[in-house]
Amino acid sequence: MKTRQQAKYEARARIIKALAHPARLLIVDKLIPGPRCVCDIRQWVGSDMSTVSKHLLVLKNAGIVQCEKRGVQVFYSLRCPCVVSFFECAESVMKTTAKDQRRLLK
Amino acid sequence: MKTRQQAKYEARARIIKALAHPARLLIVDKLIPGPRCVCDIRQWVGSDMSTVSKHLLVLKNAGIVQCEKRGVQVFYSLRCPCVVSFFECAESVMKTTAKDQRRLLK
DNA sequence: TTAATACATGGCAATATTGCCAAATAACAA
DNA sequence: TTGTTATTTGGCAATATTGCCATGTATTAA
Repeated sequence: MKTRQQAKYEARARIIKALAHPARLLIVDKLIPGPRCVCDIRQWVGSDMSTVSKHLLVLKNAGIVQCEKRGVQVFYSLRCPCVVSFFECAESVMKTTAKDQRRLLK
Repeated sequence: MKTRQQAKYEARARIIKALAHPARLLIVDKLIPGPRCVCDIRQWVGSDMSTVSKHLLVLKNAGIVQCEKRGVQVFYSLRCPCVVSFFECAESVMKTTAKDQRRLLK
C-alpha cells in the first residue's frame, strides 16, 4: 500500500523525469515562443523522426505539451509556461557550483 | 564535437535528472527548513541506508545539496532554495491536466 | 486509385538507473 | 586497544531509458 506522501512525490517525479533529457529540454525551451510542427522540432533536435516523436510522446504523457493536428502536420505547444522556472533554477545551481569552485581554488 | 547549445541542455539535464526520483524529491522537500543528518533522512525515505546514501550522492554531485560532517554524523542541506519552484511547476502541470480531464468528461 | 508527405508505433539492442547486501571507513567511547 | 555507531562504497541483478530501423497510419495531391 502506498501512502499519500509517496503518491505525491511519485506524481511530481513523473513530470520532472519527463524533462530530464537534453533533447526534451531543448524542445521545451524552443516551444516557449509558440506552437511548432514536428518537422521543425526534428530540425532542432537533429535525431531520427521516430526518436523525436517518442520524446514528444513523453512530454505529452506528462502533461507538459499538447498537440493539435493541422492537415498533415502536428503542432506541439507548451501547456504550462512555468517550465521556464526549471531553467532558471538549473542555471542558479550551476552558478552556485561555479562560485564554490572558484572559492576552492583561492 | 558538441555544440554550445547541446552542452547547455546537457548541463541542465544533469541537474534536473538528479531531481527526477520520488525519494530524492522527498529529501529535497524536507530539507527546505534546514540541515538534517543522514539518519533522519533515512527515516523519511524508509529505504536501506546504502540506498539513501546513494541518493544523497546523486544530489550532491548535481550541486543541489551540500554536506558537512559533525562528529559521527553528516548533515545535508540545500544549496539552492529555488528548487521549490520545481514543486510549484509540477503542481501547476498536474492541476492543468486535472482541469482538462474534467472538461473532457462533460 | 496511386503516390507522397508527415508522424506514430513496434521491436530490439545498447546503455543507464535503481536498490539491496556485504564490506569498508571514520569518529568517538570504553 | 576494542567496540560501536554513522555513513560510504563495491558489486550485482532487476528494471527502465534511449535511439535506431522498419513498418504502419493519416492526410492531401495527382
